[in-house]
Amino acid sequence: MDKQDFYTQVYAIVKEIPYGRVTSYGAIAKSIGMPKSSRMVGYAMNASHDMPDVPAHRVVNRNGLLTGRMHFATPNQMEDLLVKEGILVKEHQVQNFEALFWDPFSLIN
DNA sequence: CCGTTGACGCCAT
DNA sequence: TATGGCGCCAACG
Repeated sequence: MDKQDFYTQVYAIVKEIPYGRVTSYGAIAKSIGMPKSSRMVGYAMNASHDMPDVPAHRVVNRNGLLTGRMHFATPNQMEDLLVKEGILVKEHQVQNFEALFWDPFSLIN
């Protein structure tokens, strides 16, 4: 797999995350077939700021923690966007994470 | 060319 | 249960 494809596929999956749902960096990496490259998913998100149709705020870490919040325009932007979608966020962490979690694998099935 | 740096996650303790 | 260590690997200086 080309590293260019990696970015492309990451964006393709993130675009499919349903409104009001979230997923994790690791889940995305795994669905692409590179389970060890979760860090690269985060890197891809950092480079997706000028891509309006890529909802990077719906990607959190495997514990539902908003680890990427510092990279948005303001530290509260990520949290605000999630709350706006009806997701309850407390202490920078998505509440009811298990129920809101969207598995990218469901895209394949 | 090479050491450092992370929007991460698994594993050992 | 909670930390800490470490593998991961593309950017960056």
